[in-house]
Amino acid sequence: MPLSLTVGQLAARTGVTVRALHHYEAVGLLMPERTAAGHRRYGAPEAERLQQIVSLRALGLGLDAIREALDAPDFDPASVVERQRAALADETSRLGALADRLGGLARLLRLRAETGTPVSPDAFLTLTKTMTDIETHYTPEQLQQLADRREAVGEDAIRAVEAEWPRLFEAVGREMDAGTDPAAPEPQRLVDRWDELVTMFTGGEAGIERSLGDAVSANQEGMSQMMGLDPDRMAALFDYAQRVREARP
Amino acid sequence: MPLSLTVGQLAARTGVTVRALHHYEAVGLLMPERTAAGHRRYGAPEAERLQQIVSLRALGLGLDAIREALDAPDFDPASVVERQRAALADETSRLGALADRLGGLARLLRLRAETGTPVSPDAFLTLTKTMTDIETHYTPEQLQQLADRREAVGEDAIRAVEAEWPRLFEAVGREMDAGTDPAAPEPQRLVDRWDELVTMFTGGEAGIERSLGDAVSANQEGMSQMMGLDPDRMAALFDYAQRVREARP
DNA sequence: CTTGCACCTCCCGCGGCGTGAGGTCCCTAC
DNA sequence: GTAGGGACCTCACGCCGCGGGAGGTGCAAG
Repeated sequence: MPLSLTVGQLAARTGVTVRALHHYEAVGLLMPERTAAGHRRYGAPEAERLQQIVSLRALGLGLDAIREALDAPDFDPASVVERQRAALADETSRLGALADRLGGLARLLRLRAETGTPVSPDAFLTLTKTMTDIETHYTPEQLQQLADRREAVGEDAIRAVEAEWPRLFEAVGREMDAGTDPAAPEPQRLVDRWDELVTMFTGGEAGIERSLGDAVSANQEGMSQMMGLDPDRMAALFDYAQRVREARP
Repeated sequence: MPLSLTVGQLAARTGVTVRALHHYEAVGLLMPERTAAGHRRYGAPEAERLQQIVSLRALGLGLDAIREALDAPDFDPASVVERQRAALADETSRLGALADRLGGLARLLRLRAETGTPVSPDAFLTLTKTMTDIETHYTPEQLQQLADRREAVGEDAIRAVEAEWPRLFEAVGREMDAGTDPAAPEPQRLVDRWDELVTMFTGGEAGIERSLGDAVSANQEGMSQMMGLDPDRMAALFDYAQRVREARP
């Protein structure tokens, strides 16, 4: 007697659920025989076809694509694999963008928690909005450049720079509060460093630097949240820094 | 008059579709006012809430999670971000496994195409089945070790080894056909190299080597497909190689 | 005859909308 | 006043791959 399995037996043997076998039949992918009482019977050809279905599913193919492949005995394996790879690449880049956003946020949150100015839920919402705004302010090419840049300078350098920002703002703030002449050496040194950090981040691209400026001015509240400062305070700092730049020798 | 927008206006302003706004209302996420005629009216608070929704969606949160976050003004940003990162990590590893499978297949297909023995659709199905079989033959730890191993030896080395296999089989086949004594120097040299390549692949792990052996014997047809050989021919080759090993000094 | 398990056929649910179908409202132009 | 057209409205199905449950039948053993 040739191989003849019930749904349950085939399911147990292949690790596929009974429900999935029902579904494969419903979509015309794997059609068993039927007993007089209407019970499904899977013979050897069906069992083999199921193996192939499972294998192709493991490559991420949809049921439609699988049916097309199995029913067209002259399909091209290479093109099937390449299509899947292309689709996978898309997915991967989507997830990559998501990972970038989440990673950046997580870093920022940790930093703010460590420096004792944790981000409130409200501030968090402002902040995420600013992040998406920044993304829309940049062109895709610019975003790619920034990603490359971050890769180039490395994780440790980024952390170091991010840790330096608050200290730098504080130092500039002290000079501002003390009413130090913008042309004096200390403000000059601090703002030089400020611009250096910005350049380090932007890679010195003028277009990117301009977009950043746009985003900052269009979104002062979120930006100040990012930096852990009061918006007014931040505006004043930026003002003072600008005067320092104008007083450059 | 305070800000009051129709669906279409809000949609145009935020890039969200009208349908999505309908949906957000249907799931209770963003509830506009209504005019006497039943038309939706979005005020400033709704517009802001939409911004937040969009931002959180960009982090990959589901609509339920967004509602919970926005309706609980004391949620913890860090834990939200970390949950998303964890979910993302799962997704990423799933895609990574898929990428490994597809990448391996693509390499194999290219190699076989280059060496003039392209893979037929039928052989491709046998082959993918063998690939999944191999995965189930190994334990997850072993698979991880193999992945690490591949990373360690590098892409170029893998290509070189894969290109060497067919030549090696051919050389061993010639000795076998010529009826060379298994103890003779040339067969010894060739089979030593054979075992060297296997060891290079497995990293010298006995457990992994055994699992590979199991997979090969349980799946001769697919394996021979992978190597571009007739199954009988492959069996004969393995037999001869075994005799060579037993004739080692 | 009953117990009990495996099987059967619907059919809803998920997530986040897209895409109609068929009808209503509002504003402008004549 | 009215005709036109665009924006709006409410269902309601479709997608993708099943999971899960309800309510009923088939079959072999005790």
